[in-house]
Amino acid sequence: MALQDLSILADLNEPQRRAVTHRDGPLLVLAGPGSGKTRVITRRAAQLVASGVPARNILALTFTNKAADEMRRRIRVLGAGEGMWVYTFHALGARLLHEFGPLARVEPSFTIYDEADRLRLIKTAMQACEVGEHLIQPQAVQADISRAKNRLQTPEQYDIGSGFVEDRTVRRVYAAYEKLLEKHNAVDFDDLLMRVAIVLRDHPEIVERLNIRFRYLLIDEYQDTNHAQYLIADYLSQQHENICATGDPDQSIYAWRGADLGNILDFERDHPDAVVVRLEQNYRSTGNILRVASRLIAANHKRKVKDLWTENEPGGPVRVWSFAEGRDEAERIAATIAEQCADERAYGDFAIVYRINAVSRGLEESLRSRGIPYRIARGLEFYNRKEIKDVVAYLRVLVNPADALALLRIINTPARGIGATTLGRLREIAAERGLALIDVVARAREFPKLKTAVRKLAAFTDLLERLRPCVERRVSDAVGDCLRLSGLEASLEEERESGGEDRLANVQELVSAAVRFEEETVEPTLVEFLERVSLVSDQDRVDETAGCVTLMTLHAAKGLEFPVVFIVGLEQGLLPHERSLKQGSRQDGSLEEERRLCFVGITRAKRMLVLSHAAERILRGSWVPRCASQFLAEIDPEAVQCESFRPAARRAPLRPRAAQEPDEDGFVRLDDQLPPNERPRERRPGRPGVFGTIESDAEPDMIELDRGDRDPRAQERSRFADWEPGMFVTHEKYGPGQVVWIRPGGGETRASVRFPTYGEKTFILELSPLSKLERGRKG
DNA sequence: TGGAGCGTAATTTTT
DNA sequence: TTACGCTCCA
Repeated sequence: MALQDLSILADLNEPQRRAVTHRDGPLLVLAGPGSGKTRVITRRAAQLVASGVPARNILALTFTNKAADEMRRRIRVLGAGEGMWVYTFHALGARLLHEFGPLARVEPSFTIYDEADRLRLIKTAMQACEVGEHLIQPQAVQADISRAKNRLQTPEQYDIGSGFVEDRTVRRVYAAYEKLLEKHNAVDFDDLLMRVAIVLRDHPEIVERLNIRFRYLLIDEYQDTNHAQYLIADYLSQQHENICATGDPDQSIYAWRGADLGNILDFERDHPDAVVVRLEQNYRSTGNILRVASRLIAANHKRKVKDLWTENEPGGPVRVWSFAEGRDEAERIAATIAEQCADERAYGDFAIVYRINAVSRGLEESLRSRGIPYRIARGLEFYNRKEIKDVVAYLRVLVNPADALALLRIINTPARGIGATTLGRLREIAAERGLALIDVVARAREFPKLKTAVRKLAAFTDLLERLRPCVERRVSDAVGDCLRLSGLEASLEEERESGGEDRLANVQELVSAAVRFEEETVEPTLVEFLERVSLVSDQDRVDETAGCVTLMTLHAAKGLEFPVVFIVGLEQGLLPHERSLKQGSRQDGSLEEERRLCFVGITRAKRMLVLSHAAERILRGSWVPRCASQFLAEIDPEAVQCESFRPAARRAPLRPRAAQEPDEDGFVRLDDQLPPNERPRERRPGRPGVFGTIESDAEPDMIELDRGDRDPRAQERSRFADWEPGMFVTHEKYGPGQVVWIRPGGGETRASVRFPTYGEKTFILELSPLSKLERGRKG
């Protein structure tokens, strides 16, 4: 025991040790980025076991399967994993729903509908309610319903007294949607939480039982919990209050999905005798990176202040790169990666992150043209592929014949000549007679209305009958049978042979997944396999060890770290995203969330961080003038080095920089190497206002300064001698902004400055309350 | 029934 | 730019 104790407490700093050894009562661990949070949770779990708590009395909750797997693995290494409950919130929900059964109004064979299923069902519900999609978008209804479920509101309780006409409509659709779910014996992701929370709310005896079973509760990423999750955690710790919440309010980036930052901010109010531990020492990043991050996030109000510090070396300054246009940015980054990989670094050391996926294209092109291997951690997942969903739908129908969504998916896949007309009639009959869709199909002969389709439907029913025994067979066999007997395999084969995509390979990967599932699971059942499939996401498949540059959104980057990180498109309207800048929307405080997003991105970097932006980029197909993100003006100027890169064609002829001569940072100025025909052309500025808030009354261009019509000596005498386009300045009235052009002459210096919210303004510097915000580029 | 052609809209997406 | 959803036609 003593030995184990030692290893559990080894290499912990003081606050970490306090968190690990805390025994009973509520504990809040506020963990800054890179502060060893996962280590604390796993050690704490191991420590509880070492001090005599049976592992099966501990429940650890995470948000992703990946986090759950990782935690399980690390606890096992510490010799304490056996019997501990380590689940995602949703997996726990699914498991408890199976236990609760009728109390939660579900049959044990229930299907879990994913987002796509849910949306389709909402559309069906809207049709049933005669609510046109032009009236209200299905996605909006979906979001509203999701919000309602987070608050445990049933349709009857939905937004009573809100007064919005729209809400009545949503309420009707919500009710119809719930009926459909029930009919299909299905639940959506939110139900996995909502129904559990409701059962707990209404059944104290169950709460009591679960409190005995789970004596210690550990929750990771507590800042991302929504209200339903909050309630579940609260019920599960009601009697013993042994709740340990870990997280970081500054890394809450899912408020738009219902995460309630208040849960973590108010933890101490909810638990007045809570012990609070702050993990403020950062082991990941250099001092400068951490400084930049800290200063930025300090601008937020909704937070718990932490003083992040590190013993790591300060490292080089954080780079702020300014480009004339988005293509330069991509090229420059690709060149830098290629250069650094030529000597000390590997491709896997680099990550390029952005706010929206649309930005990735240009980056991909640049990387590809240099033969740099990359991968994109994108939302298009394995289990979302059509062919995979098709196979899974067969399994779903076998397990849960009431699952009409799955039935509709497979009834004509592969094509069996059962088209929209027939489906319409099937639905009509089902509605008229109050039958399940599958029963109408099975009894097709009884309905003359179906005419010629009867024979096809009978053949389909036959197929299902032949597949039925699958349910009892091994999961991998069931998958194989469905593939073969349904004709899916043949049709995919055909597609491959005629030169199409090899989607068969994907399907075969599903068979492998089934085999793996059988090996890992004690009593593998088809129901469980389907549950697993429904609850995995692609996030779980991001492999950090691959020897590739990683491209991803800021959201996808959370929880990861890389030696070198580029955050691109730091522009007003992109990061912060334009939607967060619109005032008066229901998304209050979303600017703070954007800032947190930026904070998350910055703190992914271990050694080197580059923040870049461009003055113009192609967005939605047209050139749009951009201005630098306000976040660039909010970071610590002392830890930053700004560099602007402009095409040679636009640069001052007075002092042309020698092409290919590395500057003091070891970078080659890429722009000078472009052959003339590849240099950016003069362009009219794109339509203003689409992105960002630029009044482009002035030419939003950087040519002015660099034309060379200034007198270098005059400039030297001026106190604005070192002012340059691209640098950040601040104005007493307008706040931080960025210099667009600057022109000295006749004792006064004129300059134009672009401000995030006020647009571009021209000043006589000698007369204006403008001051430098950061030191400019050297050289 | 399925494909071509057109119009429209456009974050992020742990489960 | 592009992706998707809808309509219309063979």
